[in-house]
Formats: sequence, structure tokens, C-alpha cells
Amino acid sequence: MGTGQPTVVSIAERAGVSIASVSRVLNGVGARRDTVERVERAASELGYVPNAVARSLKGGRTRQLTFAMPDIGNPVYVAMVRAIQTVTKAAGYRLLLHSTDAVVDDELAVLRSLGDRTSDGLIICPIRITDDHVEALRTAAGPVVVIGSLPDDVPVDSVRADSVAGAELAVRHLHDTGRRRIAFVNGPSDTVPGHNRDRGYRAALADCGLVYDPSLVRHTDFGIESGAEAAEALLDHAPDAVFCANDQLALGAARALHARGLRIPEDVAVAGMDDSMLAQAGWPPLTSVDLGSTERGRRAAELLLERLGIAGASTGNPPPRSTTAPPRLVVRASTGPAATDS
Amino acid sequence: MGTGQPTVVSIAERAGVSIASVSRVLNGVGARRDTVERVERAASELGYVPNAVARSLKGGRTRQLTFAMPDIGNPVYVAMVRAIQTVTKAAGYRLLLHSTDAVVDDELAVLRSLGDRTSDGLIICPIRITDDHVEALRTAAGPVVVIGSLPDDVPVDSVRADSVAGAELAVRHLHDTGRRRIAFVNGPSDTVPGHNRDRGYRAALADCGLVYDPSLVRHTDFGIESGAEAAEALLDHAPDAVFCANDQLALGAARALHARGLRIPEDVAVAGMDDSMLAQAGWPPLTSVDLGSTERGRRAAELLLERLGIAGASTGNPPPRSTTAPPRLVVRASTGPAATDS
DNA sequence: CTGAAAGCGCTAACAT
DNA sequence: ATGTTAGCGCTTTCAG
Repeated sequence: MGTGQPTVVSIAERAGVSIASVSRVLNGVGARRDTVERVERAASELGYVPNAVARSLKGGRTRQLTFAMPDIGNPVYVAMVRAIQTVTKAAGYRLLLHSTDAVVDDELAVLRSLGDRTSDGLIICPIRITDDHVEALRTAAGPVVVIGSLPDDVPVDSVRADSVAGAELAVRHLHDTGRRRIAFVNGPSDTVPGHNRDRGYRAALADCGLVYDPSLVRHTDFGIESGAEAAEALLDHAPDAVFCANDQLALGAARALHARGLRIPEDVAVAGMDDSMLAQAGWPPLTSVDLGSTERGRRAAELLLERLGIAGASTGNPPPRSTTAPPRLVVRASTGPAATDS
Repeated sequence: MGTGQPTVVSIAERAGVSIASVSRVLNGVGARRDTVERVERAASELGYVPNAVARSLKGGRTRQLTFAMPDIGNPVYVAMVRAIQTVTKAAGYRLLLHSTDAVVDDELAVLRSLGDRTSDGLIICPIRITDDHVEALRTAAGPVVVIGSLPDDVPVDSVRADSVAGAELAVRHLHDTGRRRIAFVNGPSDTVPGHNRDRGYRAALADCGLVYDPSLVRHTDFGIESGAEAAEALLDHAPDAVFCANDQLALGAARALHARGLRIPEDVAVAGMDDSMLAQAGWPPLTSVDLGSTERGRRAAELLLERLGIAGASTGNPPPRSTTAPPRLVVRASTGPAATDS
């Protein structure tokens, strides 16, 4: 009838003890030497593997955690996965990965699925925050940590990147190295990162005494091809630098420049963001702003684990906490000195 | 005492019916109009979400599938994830992702964890096959599909890449475009892909009437930095082409060539393998051999779903099947014509 | 130290 | 059409 897999019952029969004793031995609770031996022998002879589902139903915990990200193909999320995995694995949790493609309905579904008890907690990285998100976060059936910015009154732990300051860092650097026509390839304007990077770009421009020129700015989706197309279009406006909202866009931009026979950085400088593995994939290596993806992932995982620990304790739930990872400019060859107009 | 989450019991009480009726309504089995309405209202008022764990315990299935790959940072596996996800999602399964770092013990642990009933089936992509793998595959507690080659006598479905033929395709092409000193940056020699690519390289060399020169060959691990280092070393031996066992290595090699001021493809041609997203990330775009990663992922998922369907039926288990995806050469600028020795 | 028994939330006979 | 009841495999009181 069943799956044929050994259970505590089969072990108990074989060892001639009760299922309670089997459970105790298997969980390292005290038992007589003799009992321990017989149970262990029976278990290994039968090739017993505890049924995690049954254990979860009883214990109320699955020891699984979920990470939902917009795009598994984007290296910045890979970095987060690695960081999160390191922390959660050490704590004895499996990690379930979800790629939502930044589709709002998918994100909401993940949030609601916390109620199905498939995982004990969730780290989610939405790039847009709608009212539905806020509502779903408020009513989440389990602990959630958001990687990204969200309104202050949403009672959820969050880990943020400071992309405003990050964008400023990049633009200032470009200005410092002599560029004056700094183009900007940004992500979608209706996303939080897109919006913030735009703010940083404008602020830095103002700081440097440069005027904002809409013809030097493009919004597109995050991705190599998009970066190439946007940069292509931008070239008609003779920029001396292209700042991109992530490394994928920057790689695409660099390709477009090469295709036009322009030299990087002599003719046009290029800078990216995220300082992902891609920053050192092309030529020349890209200057990029590290937004602390690894640190954000680690921190998010730690926050989630803390919540989980507290949930067990009798303590009331402490107020939500929010950390912001500081940005860091990593200078590489793509923003070296401009050609001297001999 | 419980988690406070609504259950069938709370709904039954609120709707004034039995838990059986609740279950029926929730599962779309016939019931009187009146009953349906009251149950549905109660459920939505309570914000009920079925407990998937309890459902699994009862039904014996989790509707979760696992994909275990060597490295989540390698775009070729990202392509597989996408393909697998598409198929499994359509069939109503969640996908659990595991990055094993190609560590044998991790892979074995994943294989054995099938016994804990956390997921209904497994797709695994090992790059080494040890005796322990074979043993674990034989005794797997659930359906498994292997992406990769394994001994014929292992009774498991598998989906293979033809990397021997793939490597031949690339080397022939390099030869056709006039290259005669074709260097090879390969992955670890103790892996199945590494071994096969080496075979293809040698076979093609022989076919083209070229001699195998060990000083033109390097083994390293798969990764951009490794590719750069290996190519760097190879340059002392004046190759006119560098064939790399994957796109990451090729990107690294391209970077090393650029750093030395060599032109691609005029001075040295570069070709990669996998035709991943990275092939079009750098400059010039890379010629690469598509090993059918998307198709392999899709096929693996289909095979697994078939096994799952059959497991339910009374049919005896059919013999294992093995598919091989044909390789396809994608020519891009990195292997354009060599400079004419004016 | 050990066994009997309850019950986690749900589905599926079986009865009514 | 609906209610009662028996488990799925496990952990954990509660007695002995």
C-alpha cells in the first residue's frame, strides 16, 4: 500500500521495540545501550531515512527557507544566493529558490504561499513595491525579510542598498576623471532601484555643476542586449562617459562602443553597478559600484534566522529592523584617463 | 497552542459544517450550493491557506521537484534551470534548487535526501561519476534523471550532451578558418565533460592533420579567472587560436589576449562552448558551441514528469531512457578571418 | 528506561 | 449531500 519505504514502524518491528523508542534513539534521547544498538542496526539495515514531511507536520517547522529574486540570470542575485545559502546552511536550513521575473503576481503568490507552511520563512527581493505588496507583507503568515527599500510603516525587517549614494559615487568619479557629458543607461523608471539611481545621478550632476540633459538618459530593462541598444542610441549625443545602472547594462554598452570602434576609456568611459562577477568578464575590466550584494544577502539571512529563533521564544515580537549597506566604488580600467586632445 | 493559522477545523466551525465538507468544497468535489458558499466565505474571511505539509503527508507527494547543479553562477546551469522550471511549473510542481559546487559528498547527500520525501523527484547534474554515485543512483528512493553521461548499466534516465562532437565542431571550424596552432583551455581532466572535450579536441586535431602538442593544452577549473590565467600561460607558445571548454573560460582568455594587446580574431581566434548568455557579453562576440543546455533541461524535466506519472499507474517501470542533444556551432566575430601576413 | 496513545492538518473511505 | 472516522509518519506527553 505505502511506498515501501521503511518507517519507524518497520524499524520497531525489526528491532523488537516500540516506535517511541525508535524515535528516541534516532533523535539521540537517552536509551539503554542494548536498545540503541538494536534500533541503529535495524535502521541501517533497512536504509531508513526519516520522512521530513511527517516530521514537519508534527513539529510545525520544515527547516526550509525561501529566497525569491527577480532574475536568476542576474549575477547580483547569484551573489546574494551564495551569501544567504552560506548562512542558512550553517543553521541547518535548506534554501528554496524562486525566480519571479519581477512579476508582481508571482511575488504576491510567493508571499501568500508562506501560509502553506512549505517553508519557515522568506527573503524576498521585489524591485517594485505596490499597495498589494504592502498588504501582503503586513498579513504574511510567517517571518519575511525584504531586500530592498519599502515604506517606513511596513512592519517588516529590511536590508537596503544605498543606490542613491552609489550612483553619486560613480558620477562624481567620472567627473573627477574629466568627463563632462556623462550619459546614463538606467533600468525601468518605475522600479525602486531605477528611481533611486536616477536621483543619485541627478544629485551628483548638480553637485558637479553639470546640467541634466534628458537626451543623455535612457531607461530600459536590465540586461546585456538592452544595454547595447541604449548605448547605441546614446552615441548620437556624443557622451564622453556612460554610467550604467548595473553591470549587465554596462557590458552591453561596452560592446556597443567597441562595435563603433570607440576606445574605452580613451574615447568614452564606462561604469557599471553591483560589482558582480561580470565586471571583470569583459575588456577593459569595468569600474563598478559595489552595492554590497553579498553583505545584504548575509544580513537578510541573519535577520530571518533571528526572527525564527524569537518566534520560538515567548518574547513578544521586537520591532522591525532595517539595515543599509554602504556603497563602495571599485575603480578599474574602464574609467581610466581620457585621451588628451593632443 | 498551534500557529494560530486557520485549518479545516476552524473553517468547519465557522461555516457550521463538517471538516469533510470543507475538504470537499476546497477540492472542488460536489456539494450543495449553500454549503459551498458558506465554506468559501468562511475560508476567505479567515484567510485560509491549505497546509501543504499535511496534504503531502496524506497524499504521499509534495509536488516539489529538485534540481541539483554544480554551480549556480555558471550561466549554462541558469539556462537549464529556466528550461526545467518552465516544464515543471506548467505541470504544477515547485522547483527546489541546489548548488553542490560539484562536491561529491553534497551530490550524494542530495541523492539520499530523496528518501526524506521532501521532493517527489530529482534532476541531478554531476560532473564526476564515482562508484558511490552509481550505488546511490541504483538505490535512489525516488525517480531521478541525470543530466550528463553515466555508465550504460546504471538504470536511470539520462540526458547527455555530445561534447566530443561539439569539441570537434569547434576545432574543425578553427582549422577551416586557417588556424594551425590551436590551443585548448579545458576544465578539470577528471570530470566527464573535461574528459570528453579532450577526446573531441584530439580527434579533430587528427582529422585535420595537426599534431597534438601538450604545451598548447591547459587544464584548470571552469571560471573566468582560470581562463585568463591559462590563456596567459599559453601565449608563450604562440597559438593562433584558443579553444575553451566553456564560455567563462573563453571570456577569461579573451581578456588575457586583450591585456597583451593581441587582436581577436586577427591575431588569435577564440572559441567557447555552451553558447551561454556570456558568449555575447564581451567583445568581440564569441563563437561558441551550443551543447543544447536548454533542450537538455527541458528533456530532463519531461522525462522526470513521465516517471512520476508512471509511478502512479499500475504499469511496471519501463527501462531507462537516454537522449543525447546534438551540438551546434554558432559562429560569431571571435573566429573571423585571420590577419593576412601582408 | 520503555511502551501506549494522542495528535499535527488533511484526504478518503465508509456510513448515513 | 454530508458527517464520522481512520490513518499518512512522526514526536511527545503520560504512565508504568
